[in-house]
Amino acid sequence: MAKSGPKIFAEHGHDRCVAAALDAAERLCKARGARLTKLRRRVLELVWSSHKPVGAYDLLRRLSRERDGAAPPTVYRALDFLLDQGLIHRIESRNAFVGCADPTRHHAGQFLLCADCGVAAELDDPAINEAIARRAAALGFVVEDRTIELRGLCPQCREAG
Amino acid sequence: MAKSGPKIFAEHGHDRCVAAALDAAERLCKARGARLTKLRRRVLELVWSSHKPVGAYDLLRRLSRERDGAAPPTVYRALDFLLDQGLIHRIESRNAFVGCADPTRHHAGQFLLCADCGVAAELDDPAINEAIARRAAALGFVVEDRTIELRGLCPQCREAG
DNA sequence: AATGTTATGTTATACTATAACGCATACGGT
DNA sequence: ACCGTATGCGTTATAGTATAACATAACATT
Repeated sequence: MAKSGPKIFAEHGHDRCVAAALDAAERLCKARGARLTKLRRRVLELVWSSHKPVGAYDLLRRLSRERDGAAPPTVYRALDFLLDQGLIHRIESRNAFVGCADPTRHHAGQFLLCADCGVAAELDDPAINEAIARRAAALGFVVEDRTIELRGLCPQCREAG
Repeated sequence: MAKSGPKIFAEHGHDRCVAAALDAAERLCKARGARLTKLRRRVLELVWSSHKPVGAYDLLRRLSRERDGAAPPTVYRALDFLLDQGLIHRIESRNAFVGCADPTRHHAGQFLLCADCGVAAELDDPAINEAIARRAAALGFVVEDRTIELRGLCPQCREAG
């Protein structure tokens, strides 16, 4: 999905995204012996409610409607777990979180963030990775983690706007 | 400086970095009719006190020692100005700010962030930019701004550690 | 000097994230 | 099934980051 380019920008039956993501999460956690509890599963589902990055306190507000006693640590702990498992990504420039398009392999990804509609599309472009790896290697810098966020206008919004 | 690769990792007379940065800022602002006030100049100087990104509240603490009545808006407004003028960059993954290595031309830059010593080295690698531009264009996404932050170990820390 | 504009002071508040401690629950070994 | 231990979660408090809104001051132009 990530490799063939984001289908996110186009209309799509989003229910299937959510179902697939939850399903993949179940399988991966089981295989890894990681505990995808009700709470964590629910937070993942809420993160996947759209392709727009969701803030922790947004999640908290939504969680609070269905369970009482939900507090910041409730959601941050779930998010930490999901990040550890590579099931979600953090969007630094928005202090927000978005579902990972391909959780089977841990990866940093690259994000196209539409300033208009807010959608985040995940890429993992080999050419970009390659260019970065090359440059870092030339400088003797060992890259352990990367944040690549490209803000602009998605095709739909560009045409509309 | 940015293009030839970061000399930041190596020992260097940092006073000259600061002096050069302030000097460039004076000239650029003058040429643009932008007002580099005492306060803004001082904040820029504080940001340049090292090559490590500095948080807004760090700056505030330092400012408070020399002027009273310094409050969050004091520093955030100065930072906004400096960002607008391309004199500093924001490091999203650290909620912090670092001096721009080449303020003559507005640019997003790419940052190598050492997890050990904290130094931020600025790059502007054409190959990386090219790869990104290519991919975005292929997807019909118009990139307006970018955040590229690579965390890892700088050559010095790698050898030391 | 009068006026409009831009910068700063000031107070309050919103938003984001983590520390610390105790209880509950799930899991592994017997 | 029982027990001990790991882990997850509830709860309260607090730290850290950022902005809103309005008042005053400094500056530039006339």
